[in-house]
Amino acid sequence: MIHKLETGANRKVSESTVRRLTVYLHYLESLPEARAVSSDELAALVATTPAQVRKDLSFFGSFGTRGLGYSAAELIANLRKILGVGELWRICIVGAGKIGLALAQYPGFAGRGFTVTGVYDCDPAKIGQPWESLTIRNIDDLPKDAGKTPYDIGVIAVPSESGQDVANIMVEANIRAIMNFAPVQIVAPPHIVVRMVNMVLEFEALSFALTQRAE
Amino acid sequence: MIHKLETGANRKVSESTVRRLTVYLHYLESLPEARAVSSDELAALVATTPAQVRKDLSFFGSFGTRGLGYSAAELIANLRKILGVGELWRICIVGAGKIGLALAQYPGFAGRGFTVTGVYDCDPAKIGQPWESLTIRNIDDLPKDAGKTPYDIGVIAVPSESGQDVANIMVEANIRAIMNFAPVQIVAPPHIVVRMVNMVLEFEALSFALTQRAE
DNA sequence: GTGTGTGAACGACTTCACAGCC
DNA sequence: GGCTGTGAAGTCGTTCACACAC
Repeated sequence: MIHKLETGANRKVSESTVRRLTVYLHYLESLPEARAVSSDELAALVATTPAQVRKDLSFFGSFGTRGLGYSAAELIANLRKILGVGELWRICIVGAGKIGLALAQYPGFAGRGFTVTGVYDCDPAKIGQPWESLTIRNIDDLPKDAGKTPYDIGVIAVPSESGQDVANIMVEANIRAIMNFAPVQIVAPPHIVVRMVNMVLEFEALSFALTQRAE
Repeated sequence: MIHKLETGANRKVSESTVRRLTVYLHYLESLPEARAVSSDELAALVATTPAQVRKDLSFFGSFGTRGLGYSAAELIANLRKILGVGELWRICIVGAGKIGLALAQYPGFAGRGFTVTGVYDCDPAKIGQPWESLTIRNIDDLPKDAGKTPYDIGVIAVPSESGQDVANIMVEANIRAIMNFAPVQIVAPPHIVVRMVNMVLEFEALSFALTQRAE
Protein backbone atom coordinates (compact mmCIF):
# COMPACT_ATOMS: atom_id res chain seq x y z
CA MET A 1 0.00 0.00 0.00
CA ILE A 2 2.08 2.83 -1.33
CA HIS A 3 1.12 6.38 -0.45
CA LYS A 4 2.93 8.60 -2.87
CA LEU A 5 1.57 11.78 -1.32
CA GLU A 6 3.12 13.98 -3.95
CA THR A 7 1.98 17.15 -2.34
CA GLY A 8 4.59 18.98 -4.33
CA ALA A 9 3.85 21.40 -7.12
CA ASN A 10 4.71 18.87 -9.81
CA ARG A 11 1.10 18.69 -10.88
CA LYS A 12 -1.03 21.77 -10.75
CA VAL A 13 -4.17 21.22 -8.77
CA SER A 14 -7.22 23.29 -9.57
CA GLU A 15 -8.82 25.68 -7.17
CA SER A 16 -12.03 23.66 -7.26
CA THR A 17 -10.23 20.46 -6.37
CA VAL A 18 -8.75 22.09 -3.27
CA ARG A 19 -12.17 23.39 -2.36
CA ARG A 20 -13.65 19.92 -2.56
CA LEU A 21 -10.79 18.33 -0.64
CA THR A 22 -11.55 20.59 2.31
CA VAL A 23 -15.20 19.57 2.10
CA TYR A 24 -14.34 15.87 1.96
CA LEU A 25 -12.23 16.30 5.05
CA HIS A 26 -15.01 18.04 6.96
CA TYR A 27 -17.50 15.33 6.16
CA LEU A 28 -15.11 12.51 6.95
CA GLU A 29 -14.37 14.09 10.30
CA SER A 30 -18.07 14.33 11.06
CA LEU A 31 -18.51 10.58 10.64
CA PRO A 32 -19.40 9.01 13.98
CA GLU A 33 -17.06 6.04 13.61
CA ALA A 34 -13.89 5.11 11.80
CA ARG A 35 -14.80 2.83 8.92
CA ALA A 36 -14.48 2.30 5.19
CA VAL A 37 -15.98 4.90 2.88
CA SER A 38 -16.56 4.52 -0.85
CA SER A 39 -16.25 7.28 -3.41
CA ASP A 40 -19.97 6.79 -4.02
CA GLU A 41 -20.76 7.54 -0.42
CA LEU A 42 -18.44 10.54 -0.17
CA ALA A 43 -19.88 11.93 -3.40
CA ALA A 44 -23.41 11.70 -2.06
CA LEU A 45 -22.40 13.47 1.13
CA VAL A 46 -20.87 16.46 -0.58
CA ALA A 47 -23.09 16.60 -3.67
CA THR A 48 -20.61 15.65 -6.36
CA THR A 49 -19.86 12.56 -8.48
CA PRO A 50 -17.90 9.44 -7.47
CA ALA A 51 -15.53 9.94 -10.40
CA GLN A 52 -14.83 13.46 -9.21
CA VAL A 53 -13.94 12.23 -5.75
CA ARG A 54 -11.56 9.61 -7.10
CA LYS A 55 -9.95 12.04 -9.54
CA ASP A 56 -9.47 14.68 -6.85
CA LEU A 57 -7.77 12.23 -4.54
CA SER A 58 -5.68 10.67 -7.31
CA PHE A 59 -3.78 13.94 -7.74
CA PHE A 60 -2.08 13.23 -4.45
CA GLY A 61 -1.75 9.46 -4.37
CA SER A 62 -3.64 6.19 -4.10
CA PHE A 63 -5.37 6.19 -0.79
CA GLY A 64 -8.06 3.61 -1.41
CA THR A 65 -8.28 -0.14 -1.71
CA ARG A 66 -9.93 -1.55 -4.82
CA GLY A 67 -13.08 -3.39 -3.96
CA LEU A 68 -13.22 -1.87 -0.50
CA GLY A 69 -13.08 1.90 -0.62
CA TYR A 70 -11.13 4.28 1.56
CA SER A 71 -10.35 3.89 5.22
CA ALA A 72 -11.89 6.99 6.76
CA ALA A 73 -9.14 7.33 9.34
CA GLU A 74 -6.33 7.06 6.80
CA LEU A 75 -8.04 9.38 4.36
CA ILE A 76 -8.54 11.97 7.08
CA ALA A 77 -4.86 11.76 7.99
CA ASN A 78 -3.82 12.14 4.36
CA LEU A 79 -6.16 15.03 3.64
CA ARG A 80 -4.99 16.84 6.76
CA LYS A 81 -1.41 16.46 5.60
CA ILE A 82 -2.20 17.58 2.05
CA LEU A 83 -4.13 20.64 3.20
CA GLY A 84 -1.86 21.50 6.10
CA VAL A 85 -4.80 21.27 8.45
CA GLY A 86 -3.65 20.44 11.94
CA GLU A 87 -0.58 22.60 11.70
CA LEU A 88 -0.81 25.62 13.93
CA TRP A 89 -1.26 28.71 11.81
CA ARG A 90 -0.58 31.98 13.55
CA ILE A 91 -3.00 34.64 12.46
CA CYS A 92 -3.08 38.37 12.93
CA ILE A 93 -6.22 40.38 12.39
CA VAL A 94 -5.91 44.02 11.41
CA GLY A 95 -9.07 45.97 12.12
CA ALA A 96 -10.74 45.28 15.45
CA GLY A 97 -14.33 45.31 14.20
CA LYS A 98 -17.14 42.81 14.12
CA ILE A 99 -15.68 40.82 11.25
CA GLY A 100 -12.67 39.76 13.27
CA LEU A 101 -14.88 38.84 16.19
CA ALA A 102 -17.21 36.83 14.00
CA LEU A 103 -14.19 35.00 12.64
CA ALA A 104 -12.86 34.15 16.09
CA GLN A 105 -16.29 32.85 16.99
CA TYR A 106 -16.82 31.00 13.74
CA PRO A 107 -17.58 27.35 14.52
CA GLY A 108 -14.48 25.24 14.15
CA PHE A 109 -12.11 28.07 13.38
CA ALA A 110 -9.99 28.12 16.50
CA GLY A 111 -10.36 24.37 16.89
CA ARG A 112 -8.76 23.72 13.51
CA GLY A 113 -5.36 25.16 14.04
CA PHE A 114 -6.18 28.73 13.10
CA THR A 115 -5.07 30.71 16.12
CA VAL A 116 -5.42 34.45 16.33
CA THR A 117 -2.26 35.58 18.08
CA GLY A 118 -2.45 39.28 17.36
CA VAL A 119 -5.08 41.96 16.80
CA TYR A 120 -4.23 45.42 15.49
CA ASP A 121 -5.98 48.69 14.85
CA CYS A 122 -5.07 52.29 14.16
CA ASP A 123 -7.81 53.83 16.29
CA PRO A 124 -6.24 55.14 19.54
CA ALA A 125 -9.56 54.51 21.30
CA LYS A 126 -9.29 50.80 20.55
CA ILE A 127 -5.56 50.28 21.06
CA GLY A 128 -4.95 48.79 24.49
CA GLN A 129 -8.51 47.48 24.83
CA PRO A 130 -9.03 43.78 25.46
CA TRP A 131 -10.11 41.56 22.55
CA GLU A 132 -11.00 37.97 23.35
CA SER A 133 -7.92 36.87 25.32
CA LEU A 134 -5.66 39.42 23.59
CA THR A 135 -5.03 43.16 23.74
CA ILE A 136 -5.53 45.31 20.66
CA ARG A 137 -2.18 46.65 19.52
CA ASN A 138 -1.03 49.53 17.37
CA ILE A 139 -0.80 48.65 13.67
CA ASP A 140 2.61 50.30 13.54
CA ASP A 141 3.94 47.59 15.85
CA LEU A 142 3.01 44.77 13.47
CA PRO A 143 6.37 44.37 11.66
CA LYS A 144 8.28 44.59 14.94
CA ASP A 145 6.01 42.00 16.62
CA ALA A 146 6.26 39.72 13.60
CA GLY A 147 10.04 39.92 13.87
CA LYS A 148 9.82 38.25 17.27
CA THR A 149 7.10 35.67 16.63
CA PRO A 150 6.10 35.57 12.97
CA TYR A 151 2.54 35.40 11.67
CA ASP A 152 1.55 32.96 8.94
CA ILE A 153 -1.69 34.55 7.83
CA GLY A 154 -2.82 38.17 7.94
CA VAL A 155 -6.48 39.13 7.92
CA ILE A 156 -7.43 42.50 6.48
CA ALA A 157 -10.62 43.69 8.16
CA VAL A 158 -10.39 47.44 7.67
CA PRO A 159 -12.30 49.87 5.41
CA SER A 160 -11.37 49.64 1.74
CA GLU A 161 -9.38 52.92 1.76
CA SER A 162 -6.81 51.42 4.13
CA GLY A 163 -6.78 47.93 2.63
CA GLN A 164 -3.70 48.35 0.46
CA ASP A 165 -1.76 50.14 3.22
CA VAL A 166 -2.42 47.26 5.59
CA ALA A 167 -1.39 44.77 2.91
CA ASN A 168 1.90 46.63 2.46
CA ILE A 169 2.58 46.48 6.19
CA MET A 170 1.83 42.77 6.15
CA VAL A 171 4.26 42.20 3.30
CA GLU A 172 6.86 44.15 5.25
CA ALA A 173 6.14 41.88 8.23
CA ASN A 174 6.96 38.80 6.09
CA ILE A 175 3.41 37.47 6.22
CA ARG A 176 3.02 34.88 3.45
CA ALA A 177 -0.74 34.68 3.11
CA ILE A 178 -3.42 37.35 3.23
CA MET A 179 -7.15 36.94 3.67
CA ASN A 180 -8.76 40.15 2.52
CA PHE A 181 -12.22 41.12 3.73
CA ALA A 182 -12.01 44.68 2.43
CA PRO A 183 -13.80 45.25 -0.88
CA VAL A 184 -10.67 46.28 -2.78
CA GLN A 185 -8.29 44.48 -5.08
CA ILE A 186 -5.05 44.00 -3.14
CA VAL A 187 -1.73 44.18 -4.96
CA ALA A 188 1.05 42.06 -3.48
CA PRO A 189 4.27 40.38 -4.66
CA PRO A 190 3.65 37.08 -6.46
CA HIS A 191 5.08 34.88 -3.71
CA ILE A 192 2.33 36.04 -1.38
CA VAL A 193 -1.00 34.23 -1.47
CA VAL A 194 -3.92 36.61 -1.43
CA ARG A 195 -7.54 35.56 -1.12
CA MET A 196 -10.46 37.92 -1.13
CA VAL A 197 -13.75 37.35 0.61
CA ASN A 198 -16.57 39.76 -0.09
CA MET A 199 -19.93 39.07 1.48
CA VAL A 200 -21.69 41.65 -0.66
CA LEU A 201 -20.56 39.85 -3.80
CA GLU A 202 -21.98 36.59 -2.48
CA PHE A 203 -25.32 38.24 -1.88
CA GLU A 204 -25.29 39.92 -5.26
CA ALA A 205 -24.88 36.50 -6.85
CA LEU A 206 -28.05 35.48 -4.98
CA SER A 207 -29.68 38.67 -6.16
CA PHE A 208 -28.80 37.72 -9.75
CA ALA A 209 -30.29 34.27 -9.33
CA LEU A 210 -33.49 35.74 -7.88
CA THR A 211 -33.72 38.28 -10.69
CA GLN A 212 -33.33 35.56 -13.31
CA ARG A 213 -35.98 33.30 -11.79
CA ALA A 214 -38.51 36.07 -11.61
CA GLU A 215 -38.72 36.35 -15.39
CA MET B 1 -27.84 51.88 -29.88
CA ILE B 2 -29.82 48.78 -29.10
CA HIS B 3 -29.65 47.31 -25.62
CA LYS B 4 -31.00 43.82 -25.88
CA LEU B 5 -30.59 43.15 -22.19
CA GLU B 6 -31.63 39.56 -22.51
CA THR B 7 -31.47 38.91 -18.84
CA GLY B 8 -33.65 35.90 -19.38
CA ALA B 9 -32.50 32.33 -18.98
CA ASN B 10 -32.17 31.77 -22.72
CA ARG B 11 -28.41 31.52 -22.43
CA LYS B 12 -26.89 29.93 -19.43
CA VAL B 13 -24.40 32.20 -17.77
CA SER B 14 -21.59 30.67 -15.79
CA GLU B 15 -21.10 31.18 -12.10
CA SER B 16 -17.73 32.80 -12.74
CA THR B 17 -19.22 35.29 -15.16
CA VAL B 18 -21.74 36.41 -12.54
CA ARG B 19 -18.94 36.74 -10.04
CA ARG B 20 -16.98 38.98 -12.35
CA LEU B 21 -20.00 41.07 -13.29
CA THR B 22 -20.47 41.99 -9.63
CA VAL B 23 -16.80 42.95 -9.44
CA TYR B 24 -17.03 45.08 -12.59
CA LEU B 25 -19.98 46.89 -11.08
CA HIS B 26 -18.16 47.60 -7.83
CA TYR B 27 -15.17 49.05 -9.65
CA LEU B 28 -17.23 51.13 -12.01
CA GLU B 29 -19.12 52.58 -9.07
CA SER B 30 -15.87 53.49 -7.38
CA LEU B 31 -14.77 55.60 -10.34
CA PRO B 32 -14.66 59.26 -9.33
CA GLU B 33 -16.33 60.56 -12.48
CA ALA B 34 -18.68 59.33 -15.17
CA ARG B 35 -16.66 58.71 -18.31
CA ALA B 36 -15.83 56.17 -20.98
CA VAL B 37 -14.12 52.95 -19.91
CA SER B 38 -12.44 50.43 -22.21
CA SER B 39 -12.41 46.69 -21.68
CA ASP B 40 -8.64 47.03 -21.31
CA GLU B 41 -9.04 49.41 -18.41
CA LEU B 42 -11.75 47.39 -16.68
CA ALA B 43 -9.68 44.24 -17.08
CA ALA B 44 -6.68 45.88 -15.43
CA LEU B 45 -8.82 47.05 -12.53
CA VAL B 46 -10.21 43.64 -11.71
CA ALA B 47 -7.25 41.50 -12.74
CA THR B 48 -8.67 39.72 -15.77
CA THR B 49 -8.32 39.97 -19.56
CA PRO B 50 -10.00 42.46 -21.90
CA ALA B 51 -11.48 39.60 -23.94
CA GLN B 52 -13.00 38.17 -20.79
CA VAL B 53 -14.66 41.47 -19.96
CA ARG B 54 -16.15 41.80 -23.42
CA LYS B 55 -17.33 38.18 -23.47
CA ASP B 56 -18.95 38.49 -20.06
CA LEU B 57 -20.86 41.59 -21.08
CA SER B 58 -21.81 40.20 -24.48
CA PHE B 59 -23.98 37.56 -22.81
CA PHE B 60 -26.43 40.30 -21.93
CA GLY B 61 -26.21 42.71 -24.84
CA SER B 62 -24.01 45.23 -26.61
CA PHE B 63 -23.30 47.97 -24.17
CA GLY B 64 -20.20 49.48 -25.71
CA THR B 65 -19.34 51.65 -28.67
CA ARG B 66 -16.67 50.38 -31.06
CA GLY B 67 -13.66 52.61 -31.04
CA LEU B 68 -14.75 54.32 -27.83
CA GLY B 69 -15.41 51.83 -25.07
CA TYR B 70 -18.23 51.71 -22.56
CA SER B 71 -19.98 54.65 -20.96
CA ALA B 72 -19.41 54.05 -17.26
CA ALA B 73 -22.80 55.46 -16.29
CA GLU B 74 -24.69 53.32 -18.80
CA LEU B 75 -22.72 50.21 -17.96
CA ILE B 76 -23.42 50.71 -14.26
CA ALA B 77 -27.12 51.05 -14.96
CA ASN B 78 -27.14 47.90 -17.08
CA LEU B 79 -25.13 45.83 -14.65
CA ARG B 80 -27.39 46.88 -11.79
CA LYS B 81 -30.39 45.78 -13.80
CA ILE B 82 -28.81 42.48 -14.78
CA LEU B 83 -27.74 41.67 -11.25
CA GLY B 84 -30.85 43.00 -9.57
CA VAL B 85 -28.71 45.33 -7.50
CA GLY B 86 -30.70 48.35 -6.41
CA GLU B 87 -33.84 46.36 -5.82
CA LEU B 88 -34.70 46.15 -2.17
CA TRP B 89 -34.11 42.63 -0.93
CA ARG B 90 -35.73 41.77 2.36
CA ILE B 91 -33.50 39.57 4.45
CA CYS B 92 -34.11 37.56 7.58
CA ILE B 93 -31.27 36.30 9.70
CA VAL B 94 -31.80 33.20 11.79
CA GLY B 95 -29.30 32.94 14.63
CA ALA B 96 -28.60 36.12 16.53
CA GLY B 97 -24.85 35.66 16.90
CA LYS B 98 -21.80 37.58 15.76
CA ILE B 99 -22.07 36.46 12.15
CA GLY B 100 -25.35 38.26 11.65
CA LEU B 101 -23.98 41.37 13.31
CA ALA B 102 -20.84 41.29 11.19
CA LEU B 103 -23.04 41.02 8.12
CA ALA B 104 -25.18 44.00 9.10
CA GLN B 105 -21.99 45.97 9.65
CA TYR B 106 -20.29 44.75 6.49
CA PRO B 107 -19.27 47.78 4.42
CA GLY B 108 -21.79 48.44 1.68
CA PHE B 109 -24.22 45.71 2.67
CA ALA B 110 -27.15 47.77 3.90
CA GLY B 111 -26.37 50.51 1.41
CA ARG B 112 -26.79 48.13 -1.54
CA GLY B 113 -30.39 47.15 -1.12
CA PHE B 114 -29.83 44.28 1.29
CA THR B 115 -32.05 45.14 4.21
CA VAL B 116 -32.31 42.97 7.27
CA THR B 117 -35.98 43.14 8.21
CA GLY B 118 -36.13 40.27 10.65
CA VAL B 119 -33.86 38.49 13.13
CA TYR B 120 -34.80 35.17 14.73
CA ASP B 121 -33.42 32.84 17.36
CA CYS B 122 -34.60 29.89 19.41
CA ASP B 123 -32.84 30.92 22.62
CA PRO B 124 -35.46 32.32 25.06
CA ALA B 125 -32.77 34.52 26.58
CA LYS B 126 -32.24 36.26 23.25
CA ILE B 127 -35.85 36.49 22.05
CA GLY B 128 -37.21 39.94 22.75
CA GLN B 129 -33.76 41.52 23.00
CA PRO B 130 -32.92 44.43 20.71
CA TRP B 131 -30.72 43.79 17.67
CA GLU B 132 -29.61 46.82 15.67
CA SER B 133 -32.94 48.57 15.07
CA LEU B 134 -34.94 45.33 15.34
CA THR B 135 -36.10 42.97 18.05
CA ILE B 136 -35.05 39.33 18.04
CA ARG B 137 -38.08 37.16 17.41
CA ASN B 138 -38.96 33.53 17.99
CA ILE B 139 -37.96 31.26 15.12
CA ASP B 140 -41.40 29.64 15.27
CA ASP B 141 -42.94 32.95 14.18
CA LEU B 142 -40.95 33.06 10.93
CA PRO B 143 -43.54 31.49 8.56
CA LYS B 144 -46.34 33.57 10.08
CA ASP B 145 -44.30 36.80 9.77
CA ALA B 146 -43.33 35.93 6.22
CA GLY B 147 -47.01 35.51 5.42
CA LYS B 148 -47.54 39.17 6.19
CA THR B 149 -44.41 40.70 4.67
CA PRO B 150 -42.38 38.12 2.75
CA TYR B 151 -38.61 37.74 2.92
CA ASP B 152 -36.54 37.37 -0.23
CA ILE B 153 -33.39 35.95 1.29
CA GLY B 154 -32.87 33.88 4.43
CA VAL B 155 -29.55 33.76 6.23
CA ILE B 156 -28.71 30.64 8.23
CA ALA B 157 -26.34 31.60 11.04
CA VAL B 158 -26.96 28.80 13.52
CA PRO B 159 -24.83 25.82 14.62
CA SER B 160 -24.61 23.04 12.05
CA GLU B 161 -26.95 20.69 13.94
CA SER B 162 -29.87 23.09 13.43
CA GLY B 163 -28.96 24.17 9.89
CA GLN B 164 -31.32 21.84 8.04
CA ASP B 165 -34.20 22.53 10.43
CA VAL B 166 -33.86 26.24 9.84
CA ALA B 167 -33.70 25.65 6.09
CA ASN B 168 -36.95 23.68 6.26
CA ILE B 169 -38.66 26.51 8.12
CA MET B 170 -37.40 28.96 5.50
CA VAL B 171 -38.80 26.82 2.70
CA GLU B 172 -42.10 26.68 4.55
CA ALA B 173 -41.97 30.50 4.78
CA ASN B 174 -41.66 30.73 0.96
CA ILE B 175 -38.17 32.15 1.07
CA ARG B 176 -36.62 31.77 -2.39
CA ALA B 177 -32.92 32.16 -1.63
CA ILE B 178 -30.81 30.90 1.25
CA MET B 179 -27.36 32.02 2.30
CA ASN B 180 -25.95 29.32 4.52
CA PHE B 181 -23.17 30.10 6.99
CA ALA B 182 -23.50 26.81 8.87
CA PRO B 183 -20.92 24.20 7.92
CA VAL B 184 -23.45 21.65 6.64
CA GLN B 185 -24.79 20.73 3.25
CA ILE B 186 -28.35 22.05 3.06
CA VAL B 187 -30.99 20.10 1.15
CA ALA B 188 -33.75 22.19 -0.41
CA PRO B 189 -36.21 21.94 -3.31
CA PRO B 190 -34.62 22.76 -6.68
CA HIS B 191 -36.47 26.03 -7.15
CA ILE B 192 -34.71 27.45 -4.12
CA VAL B 193 -31.28 29.00 -4.57
CA VAL B 194 -28.87 27.91 -1.88
CA ARG B 195 -25.38 29.32 -1.44
CA MET B 196 -22.95 28.21 1.21
CA VAL B 197 -20.27 30.34 2.78
CA ASN B 198 -17.73 28.68 5.03
CA MET B 199 -14.91 30.79 6.40
CA VAL B 200 -12.98 27.78 7.62
CA LEU B 201 -12.89 26.38 4.09
CA GLU B 202 -11.47 29.66 2.81
CA PHE B 203 -8.72 29.54 5.38
CA GLU B 204 -7.98 25.91 4.66
CA ALA B 205 -7.44 26.83 1.03
CA LEU B 206 -4.85 29.35 2.25
CA SER B 207 -3.38 26.65 4.45
CA PHE B 208 -3.05 24.40 1.39
CA ALA B 209 -1.29 27.14 -0.55
CA LEU B 210 1.12 27.75 2.34
CA THR B 211 1.83 24.04 2.68
CA GLN B 212 2.57 23.73 -1.04
CA ARG B 213 4.95 26.69 -1.10
CA ALA B 214 6.91 25.43 1.84
CA GLU B 215 8.17 22.42 -0.11
C1' DG C 1 -18.38 -9.28 -7.25
C1' DT C 2 -16.99 -4.71 -5.68
C1' DG C 3 -14.89 -0.34 -5.96
C1' DT C 4 -10.49 2.14 -7.08
C1' DG C 5 -7.30 4.45 -10.42
C1' DT C 6 -6.83 6.55 -14.80
C1' DG C 7 -6.44 7.42 -19.84
C1' DA C 8 -9.77 8.98 -23.16
C1' DA C 9 -13.96 11.51 -24.43
C1' DC C 10 -16.54 15.20 -23.43
C1' DG C 11 -18.03 19.71 -22.14
C1' DA C 12 -17.31 24.29 -20.26
C1' DC C 13 -14.81 28.29 -19.81
C1' DT C 14 -11.09 31.30 -21.62
C1' DT C 15 -8.22 33.32 -25.04
C1' DC C 16 -7.34 34.49 -29.82
C1' DA C 17 -7.93 37.02 -33.70
C1' DC C 18 -10.29 39.56 -36.74
C1' DA C 19 -14.49 41.58 -38.94
C1' DG C 20 -17.28 45.47 -38.12
C1' DC C 21 -18.33 49.97 -36.61
C1' DC C 22 -17.21 54.38 -34.63
C1' DG D 1 -6.78 54.41 -35.93
C1' DG D 2 -9.18 52.44 -31.91
C1' DC D 3 -12.06 49.36 -29.52
C1' DT D 4 -16.10 46.40 -29.41
C1' DG D 5 -18.49 42.00 -30.46
C1' DT D 6 -18.01 37.26 -31.56
C1' DG D 7 -17.09 32.82 -34.03
C1' DA D 8 -13.11 29.73 -33.81
C1' DA D 9 -9.33 27.71 -31.38
C1' DG D 10 -7.43 26.40 -27.28
C1' DT D 11 -7.19 25.10 -22.48
C1' DC D 12 -8.78 23.28 -18.40
C1' DG D 13 -11.89 20.68 -15.57
C1' DT D 14 -15.37 16.95 -15.37
C1' DT D 15 -17.40 12.61 -16.68
C1' DC D 16 -17.04 8.03 -18.81
C1' DA D 17 -15.72 3.52 -18.99
C1' DC D 18 -12.90 -0.05 -18.15
C1' DA D 19 -8.60 -2.46 -16.59
C1' DC D 20 -6.99 -3.83 -12.36
C1' DA D 21 -6.67 -5.16 -7.52
C1' DC D 22 -8.87 -7.04 -3.58
